[in-house]
Amino acid sequence: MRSDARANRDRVLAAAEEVFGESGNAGSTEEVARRAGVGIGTVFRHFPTKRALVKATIVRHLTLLAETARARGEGGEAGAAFRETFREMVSGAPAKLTLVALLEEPADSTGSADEVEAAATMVREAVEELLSRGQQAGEVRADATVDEVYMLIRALANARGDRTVVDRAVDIVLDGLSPRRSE
Amino acid sequence: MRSDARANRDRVLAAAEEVFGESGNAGSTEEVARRAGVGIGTVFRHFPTKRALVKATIVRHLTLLAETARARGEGGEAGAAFRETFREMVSGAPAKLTLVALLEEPADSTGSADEVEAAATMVREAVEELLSRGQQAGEVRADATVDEVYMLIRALANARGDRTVVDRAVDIVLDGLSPRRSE
Amino acid sequence: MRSDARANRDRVLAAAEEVFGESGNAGSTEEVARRAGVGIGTVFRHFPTKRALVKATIVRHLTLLAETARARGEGGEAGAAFRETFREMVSGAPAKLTLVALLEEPADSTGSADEVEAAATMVREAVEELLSRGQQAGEVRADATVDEVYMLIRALANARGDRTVVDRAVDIVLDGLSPRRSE
Amino acid sequence: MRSDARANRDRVLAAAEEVFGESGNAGSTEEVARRAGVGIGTVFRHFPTKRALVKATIVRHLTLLAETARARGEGGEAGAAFRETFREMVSGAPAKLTLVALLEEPADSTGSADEVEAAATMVREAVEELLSRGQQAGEVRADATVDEVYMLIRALANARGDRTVVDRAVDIVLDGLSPRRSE
DNA sequence: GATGAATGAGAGTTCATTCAT
DNA sequence: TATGAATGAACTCTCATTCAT
Repeated sequence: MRSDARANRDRVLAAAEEVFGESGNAGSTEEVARRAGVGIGTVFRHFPTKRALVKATIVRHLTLLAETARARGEGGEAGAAFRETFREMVSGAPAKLTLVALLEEPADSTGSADEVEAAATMVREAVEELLSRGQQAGEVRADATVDEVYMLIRALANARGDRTVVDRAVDIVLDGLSPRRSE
Repeated sequence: MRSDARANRDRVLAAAEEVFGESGNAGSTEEVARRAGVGIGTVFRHFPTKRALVKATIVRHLTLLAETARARGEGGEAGAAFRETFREMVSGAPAKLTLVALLEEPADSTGSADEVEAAATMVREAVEELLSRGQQAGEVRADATVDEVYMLIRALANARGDRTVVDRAVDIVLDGLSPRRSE
Repeated sequence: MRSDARANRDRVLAAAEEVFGESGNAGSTEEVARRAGVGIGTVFRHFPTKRALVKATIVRHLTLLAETARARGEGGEAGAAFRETFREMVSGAPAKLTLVALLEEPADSTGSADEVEAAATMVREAVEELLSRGQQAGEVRADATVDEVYMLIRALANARGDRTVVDRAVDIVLDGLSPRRSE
Repeated sequence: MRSDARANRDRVLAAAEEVFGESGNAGSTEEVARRAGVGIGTVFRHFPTKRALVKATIVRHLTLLAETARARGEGGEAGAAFRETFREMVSGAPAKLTLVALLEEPADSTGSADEVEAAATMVREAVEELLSRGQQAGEVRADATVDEVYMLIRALANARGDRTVVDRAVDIVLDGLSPRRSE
C-alpha cells in the first residue's frame, strides 16, 4: 500500500507541474486532482496545503534541472557545455524554469522556503560549476558572476514569445558572455 | 465634481499599478480600492470590470513608457540614447514594464485588446527607432532586430533580484548588443 | 421653478411605468432616471425610496384605470359597458394592471400601503359599479361578486401569452359571467 | 456518501421551491442555502448557477404536476376529472403552478431551456388529454382549446387572494367552459 | 433644485481546506 | 488510505441611497 501512495504522489506532482505550468498560481487544486486521476482529498493528504504542493512541484523541477546541468557539466568542452546548458535551461522541455516564477510572486516570508531554497542552490551551484569551467577554459568572460548568469537564465526562461526570437535573444546574451576583446 | 472624479480615477489607477505590480492578476480589486482610499463601488464606476481596470493600468504604463523612450530618443548620441533607454526600461521606476506580464497570462481573446495593443505598439516603435538609430551610428550590432531587443527588455524588467545584479546583467546584454568584432 | 419640478416628477413616473412594466421590480432606479432624462438624484428627490417610486407608479396607474372604467360606466348599455371594460382592463394599453403584481411580491407589511390601497379601492368600486349595473340589466349573472370579478381581471391582466389566446380566454370567462340558464 | 449528497440535493430543491415560490427570482441563493440548512457552497456544487437551480426547481414542479394530472385523468368520469384537475392545478398544494411565472420573467434565450420546456410540454399534454376527454364526453364546450385552458389555469394559479374567492372565480371559469346552451 | 460621483451592503460564484464515509 | 461532498471566506460586480458641488 506504500507503493500506491508513492505512485499517487508522483502522479499528483506531474499533474501539478502541468497545471501550474499552464496557469500559474491561478491553477486550481481540483484541476490538479482531476488530471492526476485522484480525489481532491488525496492531493491534500500528500500535500497539506496548496502552497506545499506548489513548493514540492518546484523542488522536483529544480532537482531535475540541477541533475541535468550537472550531467552536462561532466562532458569535455567547457565552453560548449556552458552554452548548451544555458540554452537548455531557457527553453528545454523538462527543464523549464518557468515554475520558479511562482515563488517570486508572493513575498515568501513563511520562512519555510528552505527546501526550495536548497534545491535552487543546487541549480545555482551547477550553473556556477559550468560557469567557472568555461571561464577557466577562456571561453566565458572572466568578470561574469553566477548571480548575473543565473538571473539571465531565469529571466529568459520566463519570457514568452516565439521560439526563434528567444533563440536569437539567447545568442545575443551568449555573445555578451563571451570573452571581451581585451581579454 | 468632474475634477473630483478625475482625481479619483487617477488614484485608482495608481493604486492598481501598485497592487497588480506586486501580485499580478491575483491582486484583488478590493485591495486596489483600499489603497486608493475609495469605496469598491467607485472603482467599478470608473472601470466596469476588473479586466478593464487591468487594461487601463497597462495602457497608462505603456503610454508613459513610450513617451519616456521617445523623449530620450531626441537626444544627440544615438548609442548612448539606446543604452540609457534600455537601462531605464528595465529598472526605471515609472517605466517598469513588469505589468505587461499581466497581458501574457490570459489568452487575450476578447478582441478588445486593441487599446492595449496600440499602446504596446507605440512602445515597440519607440524601441525600434532607438535601435535603428544606434545601428546607423554603428554603435549597435547590425543583425539585432526589435524582436529580440524588446524581448530582452521585457525579460529583464520582469526579473526580480538585487538592483546591482540586474545592472550587471544589463551590462552583459548590452555588450552582446554592441557591434561584433568583425563588423 | 415649481412647474419644472412637477414636469420632472411626471417624466420620472412615466419612465418608471415603462421600466417596471418591462422588468418588474428588477428594473433599476438608474434606468428610470436615464429614460426620464434626469439625474439619479432627481429621482430620489421626488421619491425618497425605490419602494415609494414603485408605489407612486402604481397609484398613477390605478387612478388612470379607475377613471377610464368610470367614464366607460357612464355609457348606455350596461352589459356591453361591463364586458368592454373587462376586456380593456385585461389587455388595454394605458390601463394594464400588470404593475399591480409588483405590490403582491413583497409582503406589504410597511403599513404605508394606504395610498395604493385607496387607489385600488377606487378601481374596485368602478368595477363594482359596472358589475351591479350589468346585473341589474340582467346581462351579468346575479351571483357574481366584485371579489371574483376583480380577481379574474387581475389574473388575466398578469397572464403573458399570445394576444389572441388571451382574447379567447376572456371570452370564456365572460361566458362564465353571463346569466345562468335558469336565471 | 452518495446518499447524503442526494438527500442534500433534495433539501436544497425543497428550500428553493419555498424561497422562489415566495419571492420569485428575487429570492437569494443564500436564503435557499440557509433554509436547506447547508452551506452556500453546497448549493453551488449541486447547481452550478442560480439559473440552473431555478430551472431544476421548476422542472421538479412541473413533473410532479404532470404526474398528478395524468393520474387524475385515469379516473372514470371525464368531466369531473377535468374540473377537479383544473381546481387542483390552481390551488393544490404540491401542484401549484406559481413557479412557472419565473420562467416568464427572463427572456429565456439561453437555448438551454429544453429541459424546462419538455416538462412544461408534459403538463400541457396532460391538460390536453383531460380536456379532449371532457369534450368527447360532452361535458366541456367543444370550441375550447388547450391554449386558453392552460392559460386560464396559469393565470389563476398565480393569482393571490382569499382561497374562497379563488374558488368562486374558478367556478365562474368552469361555467364558462361548460357546454354552451346551443350545443 | 438638479446633478452624478461615491458609498457599501448584498448577490452570485470560486476554491482551498476539512471531514464523514 | 482514498474519496468527494460540504464548508465558508473571499472575490467580482450591482444597485439603492447619500452628499458634495
